[in-house]
Amino acid sequence: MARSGSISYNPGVIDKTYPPQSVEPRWTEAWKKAGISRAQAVGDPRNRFVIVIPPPNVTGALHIGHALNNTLQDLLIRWHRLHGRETCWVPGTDHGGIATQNVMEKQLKAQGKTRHQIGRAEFLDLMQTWTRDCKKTILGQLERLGCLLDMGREAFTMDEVRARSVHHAFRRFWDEGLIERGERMVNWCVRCGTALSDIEVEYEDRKGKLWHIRYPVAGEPGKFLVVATTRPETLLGDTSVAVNPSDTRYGSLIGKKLLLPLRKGMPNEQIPVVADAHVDASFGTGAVKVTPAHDPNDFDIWQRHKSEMAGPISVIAFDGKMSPSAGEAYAGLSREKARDKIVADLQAQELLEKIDEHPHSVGVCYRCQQPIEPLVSQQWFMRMGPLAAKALEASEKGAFKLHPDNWEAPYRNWLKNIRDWCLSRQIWWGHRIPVWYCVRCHGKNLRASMPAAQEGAGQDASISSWLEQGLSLRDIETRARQIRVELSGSAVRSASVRVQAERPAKPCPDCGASDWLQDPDVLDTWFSSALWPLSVFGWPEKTQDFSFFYPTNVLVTGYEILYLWVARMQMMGLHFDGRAPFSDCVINGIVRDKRGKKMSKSLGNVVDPLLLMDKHGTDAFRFSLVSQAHPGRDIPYSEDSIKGPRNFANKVWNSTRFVLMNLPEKPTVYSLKDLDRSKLELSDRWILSEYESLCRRVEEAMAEQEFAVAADHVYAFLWDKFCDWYVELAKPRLEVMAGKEEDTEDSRAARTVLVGVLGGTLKLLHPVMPFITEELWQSLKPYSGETADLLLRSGAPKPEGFHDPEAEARMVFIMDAVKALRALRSQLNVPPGLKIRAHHAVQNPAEERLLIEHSSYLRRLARVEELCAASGRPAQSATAAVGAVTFYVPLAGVIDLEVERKRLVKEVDRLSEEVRQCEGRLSDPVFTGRAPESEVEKLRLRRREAAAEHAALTDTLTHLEA
RNA sequence: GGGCAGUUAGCUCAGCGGUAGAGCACCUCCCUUACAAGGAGGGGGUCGCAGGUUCGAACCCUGCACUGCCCACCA
Repeated sequence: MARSGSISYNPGVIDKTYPPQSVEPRWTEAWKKAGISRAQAVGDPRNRFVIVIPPPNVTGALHIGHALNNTLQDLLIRWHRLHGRETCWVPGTDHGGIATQNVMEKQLKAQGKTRHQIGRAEFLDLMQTWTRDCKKTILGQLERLGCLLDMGREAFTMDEVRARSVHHAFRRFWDEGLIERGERMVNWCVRCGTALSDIEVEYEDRKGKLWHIRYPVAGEPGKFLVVATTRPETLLGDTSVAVNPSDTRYGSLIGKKLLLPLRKGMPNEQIPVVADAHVDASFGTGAVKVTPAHDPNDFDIWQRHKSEMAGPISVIAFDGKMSPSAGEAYAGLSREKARDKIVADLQAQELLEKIDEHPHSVGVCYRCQQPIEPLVSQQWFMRMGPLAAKALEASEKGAFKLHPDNWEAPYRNWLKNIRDWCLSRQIWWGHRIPVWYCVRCHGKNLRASMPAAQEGAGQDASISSWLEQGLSLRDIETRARQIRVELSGSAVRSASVRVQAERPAKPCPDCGASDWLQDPDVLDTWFSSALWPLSVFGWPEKTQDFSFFYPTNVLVTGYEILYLWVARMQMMGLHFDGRAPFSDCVINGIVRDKRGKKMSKSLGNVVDPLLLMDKHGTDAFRFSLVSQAHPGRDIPYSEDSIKGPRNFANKVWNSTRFVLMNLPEKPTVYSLKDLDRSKLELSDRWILSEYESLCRRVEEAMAEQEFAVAADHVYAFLWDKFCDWYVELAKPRLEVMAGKEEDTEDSRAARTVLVGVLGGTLKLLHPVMPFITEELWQSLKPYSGETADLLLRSGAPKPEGFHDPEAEARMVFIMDAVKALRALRSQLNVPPGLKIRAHHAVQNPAEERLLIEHSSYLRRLARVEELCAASGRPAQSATAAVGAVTFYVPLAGVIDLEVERKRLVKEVDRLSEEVRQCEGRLSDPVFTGRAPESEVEKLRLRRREAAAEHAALTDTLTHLEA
């Protein structure tokens, strides 16, 4: 094969097997050089096709799920570019918030360090370096996959342009009153040390227990109220026990006080019994301990009964250990140890009535899988209702569609029940919240909390005291572990709090000081992701890119981030721009391992896509993914599934090799456009007809996002029709050309069809297998008459006027005859080299003519030496029947009559069953009366053919036995 | 608790109202001048279970059973 990348080509030296390793890098290079992936923001915007990549987190190398996701996008991009559209696929990566920070923390831990030890500034430096390397790896992998990403438009969720988008959005939401700060119950990940939004909590069913604990009634010794709980460690923070108001068992206790166990001599020693309709009397004992600081439901109960009970008492701290409020006996213990101790202590006091097994779902962090602790804390929140309403409207009026559409209902349902979004994260890696506090006004409320376990001394240090010690703000920020900002109510909107990206230049309007400290929290990584389709084009700047490429067309992603990401992009896009950021979302499934398990590093079942590409070629790998990519369905992936596609690549390679070997050395154009249709024979007309319907079917499948179906159509056409039949029938027409320069009319027709159909099929296959198809299409160029420099610039195949049902029907007849004769040969063990004679007995003159006209086909495909009309049954012959045609094949000396007899008996049995079935249905007047005539006619034909075959074979069988 | 998928050949999955299909695996034969990563032939399925609609059901409807996923304030 030509290694230079030029199109000069010597048909004689093409490799016998497809060598992906030498082909792929050349085209990666050529595509890059030609700028095929570069999009111009000019022209008719209706003729553009735009995708923004779901930016992979910079957490490491890409996995097979990314390979699937990006292959599908590349497939779409290539398909639309082939159709002449201005395609733009924006590449990029996501800083990845907690996930990425965790990766770095793990690396530090391996060196025996923590991020707190090295400080915020140094930590962020490390993150930047890591990110740079990671981006390079990721983009390199995508290029290796063949992805036509517009690299000039690469974006990162935390680069300068995207930061401007984030700040602008935050400010707009703030001005619109959608963003607020407040103290609420949030999901706290103790391990990651941060709050999470509701949808970042995953629920796992875990084995648990239900502890039944006796709460003594105050002043009535010996009397208890028994509550059932799954979390005894929160008992010390109970501020009431709730029962259902209509629960007759407890009516008399409502309003009375209980003695909170293990709380003797401490604040909140006595707690009231309150009545709340939300309590399910049938669960447990019907009495619920209420811990407003550590359970969202209990928090709500407190909200409803503020006058009757004490507020939240936080007994579990942000580090997951019991706080001083839990009392000396428990403070400092981990949640787990505290539980054990509390249960033991209750037991010792005979306050534990019983323990039941109780499986229940536990919320865990989606990044580290550790149980979530519901805690009350000050966080930034965003009101989502107004945005969700717009997204819902867009969905309902069809401005935004999900594929497959069974995701529509859950999507809308989620929007309808949207909750406020907790935006702030107590980590370092992310967009710093663009809010500044005047230190003089708020210093006492800006506290650097030192988790006891890390620092030894568990005292909080206020920023103002550090300032008094002469520490600079920068030092303070570096030194602080977690600065907690405790502001409430109107203070948040006072002049001493500025919402802006840069440090305020002017002094505080309230006090005149100029010491501003930025909010230490960062934004949820999904906040910048939500702006992605806007920010990649420079929004809010009115860039040329934005006006031309926004809104985009399709988003391809997995259902696991439908709410986390897709819905939020819709909401943001609709809110800021009024248009849906993309009109369609194609949902790909999750790639699992062969047993259907999710791939994960800890399970050790991850498959490295690069390894597969190295081993079997990128095209085969892509095909194996696409062929299993039915919308929304998960893919159990095993390396075995790449073998078929690998073989297919080789088949494609060799079919082109065959065609090239049979073309003249001198470049000569064989174009379907110049085809003289009067010179076509049956096989030509048949394959052209099939080719036209292939193109149509692939177009349809692509329009329906049925990529696997499209790939399957090309596969089946190329292999089962083009190679198995058409090429075989073209061989004799080309063999006669050996050594001759000038074409005959017939060889010209054959070569034209071969070059035209193969060339077009390569184009259809290109989006799935870009490398091999480019290589082969280029090698055909001296003959195809194509002038474009690259396949993608050559236009989609549009065969017209080849549809020919008659040719298809005739060809099917010939193929059936060939198959019958082949089966006969094989089953009678006729040596493959042995040519046979076939005598045919035909009732229908048209069929006879067809056979005679195409006897060369039978000769070639069934290795029939001579085909002649039968005059009776030759002795020592085998019989094959195809509809109304019977073949007798004399096989004196070769045939084993016993084998033939058995073969015929089997066939006859099959046919009589067939005839019986047909007749059964045809004799049913209800069927013939009600079924459509076409169906009845089909069945009659079936019966006729089966009966004819049956008669022919039975006849032979009787003679054989006689 | 609510919802959505899936259940078809040994394996992975198409088909979704008119004779049960593909790939891989298996058996037989063949290195026939494109391809042994190939060719020809073959075996293998009461289409999860039970009802119903229909002339006709793998396909539509209703239950049920498993499996997976999503949602939900099940102490």
